[in-house]
Amino acid sequence: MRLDPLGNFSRSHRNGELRMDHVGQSVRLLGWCKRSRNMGSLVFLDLRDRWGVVQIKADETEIEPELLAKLKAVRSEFVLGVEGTVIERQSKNPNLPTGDVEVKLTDLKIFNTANTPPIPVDDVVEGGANGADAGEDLRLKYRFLDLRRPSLQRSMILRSEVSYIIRNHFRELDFIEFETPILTKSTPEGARDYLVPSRVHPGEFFALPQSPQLFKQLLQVSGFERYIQICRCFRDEDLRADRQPEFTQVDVEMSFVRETDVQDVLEPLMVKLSKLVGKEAHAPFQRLAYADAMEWYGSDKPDVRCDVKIQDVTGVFATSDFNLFRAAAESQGQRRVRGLYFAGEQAGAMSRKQLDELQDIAKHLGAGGLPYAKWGKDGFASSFKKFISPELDAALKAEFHVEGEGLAVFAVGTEAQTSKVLGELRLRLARTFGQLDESRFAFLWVVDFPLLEWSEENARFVACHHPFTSPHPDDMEMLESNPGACRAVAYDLVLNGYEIGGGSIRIHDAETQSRMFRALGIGEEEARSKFGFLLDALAFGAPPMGGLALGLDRLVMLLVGETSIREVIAFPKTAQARCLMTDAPSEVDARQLKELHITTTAHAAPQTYRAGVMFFESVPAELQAPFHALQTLSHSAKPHSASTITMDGEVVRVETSNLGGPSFEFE
RNA sequence: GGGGUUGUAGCUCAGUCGGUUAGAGUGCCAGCCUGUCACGCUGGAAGUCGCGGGUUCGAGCCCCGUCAGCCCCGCCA
Repeated sequence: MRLDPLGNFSRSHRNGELRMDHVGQSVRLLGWCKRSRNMGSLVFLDLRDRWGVVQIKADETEIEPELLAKLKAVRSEFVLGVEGTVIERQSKNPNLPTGDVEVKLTDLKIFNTANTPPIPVDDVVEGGANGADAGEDLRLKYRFLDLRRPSLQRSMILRSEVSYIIRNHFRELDFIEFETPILTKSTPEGARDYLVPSRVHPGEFFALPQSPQLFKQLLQVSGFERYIQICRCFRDEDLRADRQPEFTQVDVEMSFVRETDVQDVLEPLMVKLSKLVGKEAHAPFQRLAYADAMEWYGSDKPDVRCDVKIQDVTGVFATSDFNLFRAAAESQGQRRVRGLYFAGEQAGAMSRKQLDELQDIAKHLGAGGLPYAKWGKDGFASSFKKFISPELDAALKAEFHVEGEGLAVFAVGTEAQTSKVLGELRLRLARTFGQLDESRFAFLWVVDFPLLEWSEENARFVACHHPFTSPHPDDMEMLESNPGACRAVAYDLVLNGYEIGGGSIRIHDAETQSRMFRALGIGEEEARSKFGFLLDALAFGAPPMGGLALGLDRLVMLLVGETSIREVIAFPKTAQARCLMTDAPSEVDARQLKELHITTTAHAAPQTYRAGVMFFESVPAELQAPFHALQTLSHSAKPHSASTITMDGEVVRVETSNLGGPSFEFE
């Protein structure tokens, strides 16, 4: 098809803004053909741009045949320039903002054609094609088309608006916007880094920032006092619906502040952003200690739109015949029995099947089963009914304030185990029973996080927040004596069960920072090489400081009412951290690798190691995987020797001298 | 790293107990149609049943493997 050049064609109006006021005006419009309806000698075409849709009309009695033919040749998603006159419609469409008018075509430019879209470019109402229902892999592959859909356009525009509001908010409060490095230094704590090899420094790597944490602190040392950055952060960890390998953080840092000073700056911002989407939020936000959050909600990011709390009922079973629960009562606090009680007919009417499904979920979360007690229309039912004496029944009713119908579910185990199970079930049941007010925005601060937690994997304490978080002033002594019990001046901002931000007051003196590194098992030397610049900075007059980082993607996701941050990121990656549109990551030329002094083992054939010598009859316990043993041994093997090894239950003789023994393939 | 789930026409899906030529809606193409707006009517084209192997007289369906999307656990200072 012959395309028209853009020439000096320009729009006089946006499609979505045409109203009765415009009737009689001659207009020039731009956009894409959303759909056309051809009635033979009468043709309608919906023209879409960023601002809306307007109907174009051509009538054979009013138009030259060539122009009508040209219009009839237009297909979906063709790019058009339309010249015409705004007229009042004969039959109006109340579903369309521009539905009272239409544009009588006087000239048409076809700037470009379009293939039939592989996914619907519409989010249509009832029944019709709906781009949002297309497979997400296709939506991501053709993201440029997906983004043409009005709903995604709205989300992207709202995201932009949120960014403006954030920048204005902080600017009004005298914050200064910075850009910190993207190519920076790998840090030992925290998530896995994305690495960037250095061409000019063979064998050395930059890391992409997991957050600009240290830079924003250093800018406080420089005396800027109020820092803001909307910055990209990178973490090479496995993904979730609310986690992407690169995400955007609203990064804030302030000097001479206490925890509440930071929170006071954020709360009005949250109120403004809520208002943007028609939600009401009221500052100051609720504050909840971490310990209470775990105790009542089983989560450090509780959704407080539901009032139901987890209750400890260990004591109730202290004298019962139900061994599982009584044993917990006798465990001196090691194990506990905790429960959730939901009142209402719906709760009392949970079927056996529904409870079984719930049990599966509980098991998936590490529970042995799901003991329950149900007060329903048909009377009392329980998975441990035979152990429930009239006294126990009364005690349970008193504990849960049972009046009428309701359902109690229980978990037994350690605090962490029961929190996990009941925390999740609380949300599911609240949703099932309609006891979670989805229309609300419930902000809260979770405060007094622990400073450190024991890591089994590393056999040492690791920072709950990060290693620069100030210990709670009241707990400072415990840093050495009882690190696990030491609280931090760290706080999370939670909205509807999502952690949308987190921050802390920082350590601002070198001595405390050194104590913190010691508590983390980071030696003097390592601290020097990894964080020397920070320790230097702290020694040159660092002010007391603190801040916070907001997860912008999650925040926008909640503002637009989505459940995946991919819906508010223009070009997101899949759960496997791949971009289906560009097909990144991908292999690179050998030449590029060579220049970077990199070799990859990814596609190397499995190497065959000939392990010659066995010093012993059996493999030591720590080397039980044979290839580990062989790998180790092959390094220290004598040139000529032989021994036997048990492999898959078979005793094999292995000789180095002739390499006649079996060989093992491992990568 | 582990668990779950999905993969059939461009798209969304159905496909019975393993049995003849794999269907529907929508989209697409063609024709007709002067008030449509999810236009309507008529007709048509359209399939590597994700990929590879196996069982079977016979596989979209059963088995093994593998790839990809999604969800979750671990992980994410």
